Amino acid sequence: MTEIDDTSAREENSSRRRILDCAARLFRHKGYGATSLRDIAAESGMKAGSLYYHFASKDEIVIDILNIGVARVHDTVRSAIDALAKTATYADTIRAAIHAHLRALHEADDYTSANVRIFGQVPETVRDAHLAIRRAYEETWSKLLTAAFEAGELRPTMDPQLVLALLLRSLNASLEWFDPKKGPVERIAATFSELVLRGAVDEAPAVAKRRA
Amino acid sequence: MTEIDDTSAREENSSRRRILDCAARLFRHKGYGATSLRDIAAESGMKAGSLYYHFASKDEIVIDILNIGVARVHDTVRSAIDALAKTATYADTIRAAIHAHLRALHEADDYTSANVRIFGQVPETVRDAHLAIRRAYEETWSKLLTAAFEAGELRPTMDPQLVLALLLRSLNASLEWFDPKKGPVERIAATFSELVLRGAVDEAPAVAKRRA
DNA sequence: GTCTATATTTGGATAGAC
DNA sequence: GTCTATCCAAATATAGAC
Repeated sequence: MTEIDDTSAREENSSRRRILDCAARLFRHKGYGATSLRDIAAESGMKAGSLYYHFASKDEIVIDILNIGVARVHDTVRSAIDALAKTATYADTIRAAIHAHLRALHEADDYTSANVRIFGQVPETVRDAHLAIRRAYEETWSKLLTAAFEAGELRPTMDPQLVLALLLRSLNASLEWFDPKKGPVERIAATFSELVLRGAVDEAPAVAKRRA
Repeated sequence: MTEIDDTSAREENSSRRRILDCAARLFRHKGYGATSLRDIAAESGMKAGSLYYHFASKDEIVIDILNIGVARVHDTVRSAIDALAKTATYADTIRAAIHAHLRALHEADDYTSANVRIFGQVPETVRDAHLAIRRAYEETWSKLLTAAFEAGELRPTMDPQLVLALLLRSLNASLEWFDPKKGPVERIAATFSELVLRGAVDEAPAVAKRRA
């Protein structure tokens, strides 16, 4: 019933796909609560009642969109990691993953940005139905950061799970303040990476500088 | 009409205050969409219609709560900064501000956590009415980070505004994954500070280490 | 100040014609 | 597959009694 991602659903079922596309765009820009089935139907060129031929409920539409969004980010990040040479350092890998995640979010994909936007707005039942897919993606990051930690590339004071939570949330939050029209994604990707890998401070912290 | 913060409203008007307290608690735990005026009234020990003697609309209640939440965080952070010795470094100041922000969020204050939780859920009109207060708080951070940058304490490649957006969002996002019952706020405050100030990587980045 | 009762609107969902 | 028509529930908001 509920598709895991778009690749498994091919191109058949084109009106179902059109409905999802329209709904994703509306959810992305108006949020979950402000998007009604009538809105989605109008955007799709049909009437509200007709949606029920393709979907059993609004929840089913939303869950599909949430799942597709995460699957696309997951695929993009996994491909980027796999494309690296075997000699790549953990730092290189983390950098590549950060870049890929940001690309997936910002390169005009309604599904990925709708996911981040509405995840905190949907009813708990919907979130629960979507959680497994989301956890699978976080597992990819968890493995990467844990491996880096065990290899001694992260400070011993760092908890990989904490870094994971902190990093993923702030990457997602970039949707709220970064406008790709005003600069390339590469720019914030580089800043994110530098910040996470080396921090924002220029010098050794032992050198104390007075305020103002 | 709409109060800026709680201090200006004193203790008078105790039922208005009780309504706000109950609403903040409900918004914090159930979110904006799932909290009705009936819920708020029931929690406050009255009927839905009676709320309109104290408030003109649901929006007015929500805006008050959003404003109070930010004002409390702002006060906490400003106090923490002011309490530092004049010899404090920028790094010290940033650390203190991070700690204060996290304390304000996690120490059982329904207003501050409701703010973070529902800000992305409220109608645009409500967000707009609240924006000025929020911007005033961000200005405090902006001044701090810009000063640190101009003093040469941040890497030249760092954009203070970008660090600001990134840092504040991830501090707020900690509400979604950190449970103060399982560990002191100090712990994540230290990790956040270390991450932002020095990064997560243990060694100089020039030393390349192979993966797996 | 708070109540009861109700107006009004909106949105998810269903039934049956075509 | 899509339409029209409609049901039903929930929520904001108002009016007037007490």
